[in-house]
Amino acid sequence: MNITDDCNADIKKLQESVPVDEETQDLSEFFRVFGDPTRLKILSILDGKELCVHVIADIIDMQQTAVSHQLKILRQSRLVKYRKNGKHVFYSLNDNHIKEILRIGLEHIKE
Amino acid sequence: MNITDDCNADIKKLQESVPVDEETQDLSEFFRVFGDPTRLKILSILDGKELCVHVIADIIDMQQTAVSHQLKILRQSRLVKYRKNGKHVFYSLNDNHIKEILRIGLEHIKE
DNA sequence: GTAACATATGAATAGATATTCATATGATAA
DNA sequence: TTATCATATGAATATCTATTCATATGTTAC
Repeated sequence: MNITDDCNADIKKLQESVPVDEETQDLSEFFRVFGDPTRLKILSILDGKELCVHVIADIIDMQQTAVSHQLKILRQSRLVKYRKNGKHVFYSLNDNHIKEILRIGLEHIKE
Repeated sequence: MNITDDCNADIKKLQESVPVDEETQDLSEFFRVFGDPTRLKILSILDGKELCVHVIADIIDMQQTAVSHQLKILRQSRLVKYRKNGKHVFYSLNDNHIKEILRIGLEHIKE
């Protein structure tokens, strides 16, 4: 830890370590996906399972359209994948990091 | 992976594995803090350093009030801590998980 | 004391977002 | 073909949020 106790910081030099806008933009969009209770529920129940839309809606007790909208966001951020079979569309997790991220988040809020 | 290819799921049983509202609410609030580019920049430059407010504002080129508002949110979610010294308030990271969370996020978006 | 500096905060505002409603698309069954 | 089921999507709306402006609080220097 760099304790200076003054404010004579070398601004120019420190600015070099600021991530570029594109990176913070992309990263914030990624975390925002986890920033909604409905999406967290969907991700949570898809853990180790493949479920179709109306079942997901029934489980978390939400309207089908609301779930579809959220699944679209989860698809676009590549957190879930889907497979069509007849009338049904089966969704499942598409990212190995999901469980780890949720675990770390839970650790923090339980501290 | 539980591939059923039908939708005859036991809704009642699956509902038991849905996290309670309080948990998804708290967890989503936690992740939402990471869902803003300005806060990500602040967390990023505080890595290994202790900086006062106006220096943070200079580094990321934002107004002091905007930074103060965001620091308040970071404080409330216990991601940063602060230490007052005279006129200055020095902020630093307060959570060991922060770097890990940012790293996982970056891994995902770079894939 | 007063001026200058550092930080915090309330109100206002513009932009983002989650849900609902209505409806479209696509598949199966009759 | 027609009805029904499963899913997706656009528009509308209510809520939330990030920034700015104005200003308050608190500290140091003079």
